[in-house]
Amino acid sequence: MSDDRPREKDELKPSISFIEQFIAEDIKDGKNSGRIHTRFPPEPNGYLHIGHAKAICLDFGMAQKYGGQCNLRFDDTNPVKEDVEYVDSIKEDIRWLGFDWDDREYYASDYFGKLFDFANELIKRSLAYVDDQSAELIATQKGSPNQPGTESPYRNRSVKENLDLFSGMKKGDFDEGSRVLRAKVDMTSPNMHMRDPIIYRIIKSPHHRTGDAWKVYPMYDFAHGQSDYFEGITHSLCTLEFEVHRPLYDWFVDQLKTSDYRPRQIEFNRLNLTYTMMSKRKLLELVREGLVRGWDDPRMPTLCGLRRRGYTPESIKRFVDLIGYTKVEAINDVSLLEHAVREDLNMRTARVFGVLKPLKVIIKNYPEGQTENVELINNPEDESMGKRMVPFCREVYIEQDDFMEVPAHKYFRLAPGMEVRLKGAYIIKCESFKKNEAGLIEEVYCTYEQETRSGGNASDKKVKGTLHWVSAQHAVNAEVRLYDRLFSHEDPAGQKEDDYRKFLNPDSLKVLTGCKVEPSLAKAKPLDKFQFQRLGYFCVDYDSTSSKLVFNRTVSLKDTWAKVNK
RNA sequence: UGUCCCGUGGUGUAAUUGGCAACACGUCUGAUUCUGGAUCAGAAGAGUUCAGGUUCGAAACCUGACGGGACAACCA
Repeated sequence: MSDDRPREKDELKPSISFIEQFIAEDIKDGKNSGRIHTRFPPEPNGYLHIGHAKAICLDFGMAQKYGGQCNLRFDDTNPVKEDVEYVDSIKEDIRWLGFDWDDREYYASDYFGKLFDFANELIKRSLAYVDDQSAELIATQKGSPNQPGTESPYRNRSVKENLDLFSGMKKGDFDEGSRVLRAKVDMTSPNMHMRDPIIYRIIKSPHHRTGDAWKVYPMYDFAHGQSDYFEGITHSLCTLEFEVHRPLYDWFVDQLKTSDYRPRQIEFNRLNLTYTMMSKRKLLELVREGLVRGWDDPRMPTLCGLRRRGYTPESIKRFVDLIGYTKVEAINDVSLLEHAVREDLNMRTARVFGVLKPLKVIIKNYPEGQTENVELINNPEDESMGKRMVPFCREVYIEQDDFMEVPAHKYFRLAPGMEVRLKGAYIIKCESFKKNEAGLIEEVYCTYEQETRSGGNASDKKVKGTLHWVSAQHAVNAEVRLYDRLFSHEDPAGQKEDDYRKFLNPDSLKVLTGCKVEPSLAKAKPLDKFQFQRLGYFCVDYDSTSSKLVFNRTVSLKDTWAKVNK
């Protein structure tokens, strides 16, 4: 049979990830009655970053797409690292991204009782034992990836003794580190995780939810798969480093399962971004050491940091969509992320006038004391965003960069004798200028032609340049923060480098005070986003101690103007 | 000197599961004079890590190299 389907290469068929293929196959095979149930399982020991967004989009996205559900489950099995502050921020950030877990908010700590019972069950089946040895000794006996391990002398304790000791551990009869509960698997396994893994340890710090109720806490491997099982999870999606844990995950589930149902762990690649460090531990250090202003510092890759910088949930989801899920350890270019925000912000933001480094222009032949309003379009790509009136008068501010005493080659902005259009208003001509003692341009004197007003009789007169401007009399003062990347080094996320401080970018934050913005911005609210004409995207900050307006620049500006001068 | 995972333009992903290697980002040209990080038009850039094998046909399957990564926390 010949293939007579039309060959339409350009027909974009959205490809699906290998994970989705697995899920689709499982449904087709009728596994778990065709049910799809995922979970997003953060440990509440830090704020969510964009790497988590990748997992969130997958976990919630797959459930959505296949008519299933996604649980939120806090993996809170280590009380010394965890805190309610993190629980709250995590919930807020997931909601901000636009996902909802309804009432399915769970905690691994919800299952401490069940897990404890299961551990006792394993003891009774001679599949777990209490080991009295030190951590060092246990580690030594584990051997190395090349060398098989040796069995603990406590491996064959009686069931009764194990039961008693474990019960004593639970009650707090023993010191931290004095004993652990281990699963009896295989000390000679080539997989280190199968060499009698520790499943319970004694911790006497209070837990953020269960308080002092417990003195023993399950390890990740003993909690995760079981929690999945308890919740009826069908697909447990996690990152690549858990690949070697899967046999153990399956081993515990095998001990637990009583029917055909079983959760399946599938691993995908973690998100790495160029110029970005994503390690939660190191981000915590940055916060603790005061190297950033907090978890929501706009230079941070945290979701709250990106939000404060002006990123939208849509742009983040779009980015995640673009990079895909594979098993390749990829390093994604931040420029793709930046592309995603620009694409989104370009559609949704109003263009406004703001001047970062003001230079006063006095239009000598414009009547003193006169004010008029000129009409400007908010977004040329979206008429529905309407128009606004901007006041114009005799004195305006333009960008310092938009005036040159001696114009460079191909410089089409303002210079002595040159004409430019003030966007939406008039064409002006530079007649002269004034310098201060330091030799810096202080004021520029121009004349305007009344008929060249936008929409007027001579408004089609051609000039080489068009400038943004702000009425000196009406301008609102603002502070602008130019954020660059926190890290200047391209090391894959700086993740391997312990001394990440040496990669910190000293220019990651520049504060510009004395900026002038158009009056309509006076009532802008925190997190409002704008496109400053010719300057890029900005987001209103919420952290100003004074009442002044603060704008964060969302995306670092490409140096487009440098081109003109070279 | 182990086990497992992975190698496709600069980067990230595709390739109807064996049939002319495609898309996006980035880069570079040009256009666009109310200028825009927008938009439009175009270009360069991989023969799929390498070597064998199977096949009419391999990025895909097999074998072996080479390269990268994960695993020896009482972290998750």
